[in-house]
Amino acid sequence: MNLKQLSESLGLSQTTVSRALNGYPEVREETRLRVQAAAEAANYTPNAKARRLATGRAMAIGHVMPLTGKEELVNPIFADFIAGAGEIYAREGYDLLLSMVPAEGTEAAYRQMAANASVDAVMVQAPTMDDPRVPLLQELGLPFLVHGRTGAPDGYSWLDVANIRAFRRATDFLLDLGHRKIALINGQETLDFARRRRLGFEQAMAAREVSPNAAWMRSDVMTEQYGYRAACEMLDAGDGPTAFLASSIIPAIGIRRAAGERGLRIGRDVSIICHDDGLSYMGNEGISAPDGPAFTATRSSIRAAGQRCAEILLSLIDNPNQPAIQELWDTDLSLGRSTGPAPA
Amino acid sequence: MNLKQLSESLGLSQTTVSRALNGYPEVREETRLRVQAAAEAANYTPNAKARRLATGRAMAIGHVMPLTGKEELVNPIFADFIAGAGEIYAREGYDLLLSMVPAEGTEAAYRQMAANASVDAVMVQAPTMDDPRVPLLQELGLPFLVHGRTGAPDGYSWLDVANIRAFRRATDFLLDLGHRKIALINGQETLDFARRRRLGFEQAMAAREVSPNAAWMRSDVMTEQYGYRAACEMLDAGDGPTAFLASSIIPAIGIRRAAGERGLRIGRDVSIICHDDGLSYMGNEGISAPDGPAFTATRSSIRAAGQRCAEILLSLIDNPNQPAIQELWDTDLSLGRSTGPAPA
DNA sequence: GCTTTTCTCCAAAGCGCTTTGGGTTGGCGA
DNA sequence: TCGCCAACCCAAAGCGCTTTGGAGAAAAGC
Repeated sequence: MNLKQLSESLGLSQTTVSRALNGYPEVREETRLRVQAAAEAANYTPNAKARRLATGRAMAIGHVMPLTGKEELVNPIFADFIAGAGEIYAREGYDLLLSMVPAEGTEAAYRQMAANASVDAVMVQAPTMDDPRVPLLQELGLPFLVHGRTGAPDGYSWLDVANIRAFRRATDFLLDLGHRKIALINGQETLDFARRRRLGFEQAMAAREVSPNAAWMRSDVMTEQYGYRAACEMLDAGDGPTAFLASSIIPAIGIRRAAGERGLRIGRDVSIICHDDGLSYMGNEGISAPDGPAFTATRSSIRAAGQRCAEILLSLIDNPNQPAIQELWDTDLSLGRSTGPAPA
Repeated sequence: MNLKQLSESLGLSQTTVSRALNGYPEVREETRLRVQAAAEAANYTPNAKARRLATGRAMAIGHVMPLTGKEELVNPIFADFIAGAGEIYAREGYDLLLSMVPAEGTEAAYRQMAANASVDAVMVQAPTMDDPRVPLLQELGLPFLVHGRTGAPDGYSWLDVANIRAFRRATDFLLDLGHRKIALINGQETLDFARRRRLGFEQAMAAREVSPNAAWMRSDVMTEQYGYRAACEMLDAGDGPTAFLASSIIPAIGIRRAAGERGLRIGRDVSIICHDDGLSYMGNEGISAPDGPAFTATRSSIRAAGQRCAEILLSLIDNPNQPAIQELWDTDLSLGRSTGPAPA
């Protein structure tokens, strides 16, 4: 059933039927109801392809996921974020177009999207300090929202968590517990959030006049093995750290493994605190855990961020000239069983 | 730049230019080269929206991800699978359309996709024993591929790992090590793969005339907390299992946590073996780990499965009447440090 | 030499929708 | 009575591509 058939069956023009269904005012209410009823009865849905061509709108949002060639790493964060965003898109009638491209092909991918307007906007994830995607998208005139920030966070819209504050607070928490030998197991510091977290860590340490041990500050892709190896090396070197601050629950699990193998008790011999993106399957949530969360953590749901980012991005489409929207989310510091006073 | 402009600039008709670019034989080779050169120079790409309308092909593959309302759980497996599939789609010029819908809305989502042909095919993940999606998609005439199988795995195309065999082998491995008190921490047994794994476990046990303890066979959504709690309960009940067989690395991590908290050494006091989907960030791979994989595991890369599934699915589109393609992948049993002889 | 075929190319008709630019009609004020 | 303005509705022109059904010229066949 297409519009033509429907309109013929109603004895109306395509114009009128189209307008009736799309809520334009030039059609009598009585007619509108009649049209809607007929459409429903005939199980009619406008052909999306035709509509896209006619309107020029893609009714789709692009997420470009760069596949870092060597590591072949899929960021587990993406999944939860996309799930959150996808929910909103679906609700608003937008499609989510996921594009996996090798890292060096991202620019071309965006240009392609802009050139034939196959998406109405794009979501930018995991920005680096000096991310080339921001100026590129500005040049292309494609609405976009950055989840996170770049080093120069002005003139575009973003949503980010207060990383400096979060890690300052987490560090303070460890310092208050008497820890002085604290290791930072950070993400790749080319990524802006990782740099900010390091800053937060350093600020807190400096404020107490504790100088961090350079050998205990690592920066890498946040895998379980990375956390494991880093912790192994530090713990085996003698006089190791008494506390670890990790950028994600994934390396934190590796740290726990390393400690466990050495017979160290978490929260007693060694403390671990991490940032928790609220990954559901990791279940580090207090509510659903009568035994309490495993890890003490700065928490901010990546899923919720995805939802909010989607909302903002869609609003950007309808209103492209509004001033940049910038939202900074605070994290919760949630107590778990992985931290305790520094051993004497 | 659109086709009309390009053809005018060349002094040719749109027909000829279109055919030249799409490799039809009715155009002289010399002309074709001229057209291609001009297209390249003008940075012309055909408008995807117009092409879709004209051809009726969507050049897109649908992945429908049901959001289980209560749990709000995002399956971490999906991410790696999609990454693999997306790679292939991109290479073949297909878009990946990701649709997040509440579980009860999946049927409507598929019907919608079929009704206006917004995708050329769909990928079905995590099938249940008696999955309604299979008959639905058959009715809709939408090409599809199932990753996994249903209880009646005939008449449609699928790719699956040999779950029974894998878990029989894993169980045998534990039995060979002298374990008799073995717990099965399975996924939800409404899912077909979980049922098969249980079967494999039971078969191996029966073959050695070891009767499994019903209290040690669990089935649930595979979170870390699930593994943790199950292990806690079993270990605290006195005379607990000496070995755990887990359906995924995620609950296995929870089991390890439970054991660790109780001062039990993994691979000595308690053995753990799990199925490993090769999630990159979990890094349970031997190659990249000089210290060896943490977990002994039956391994099969979910990413590679995604790639292969995509290839098969695309071939199904071009050739819809071919007999069903069914591929069964064997798993590797890779030795890690989480297993050892049963304690005396 | 004349008809057929083959090779190239083209005009125009879709694909199914939205949207522009009017047309009718009826009611109301002057 | 006439003119004007809403209120409704419509025909037709796109959107940018593919594809059908030729047409013209050159090559081939008899």
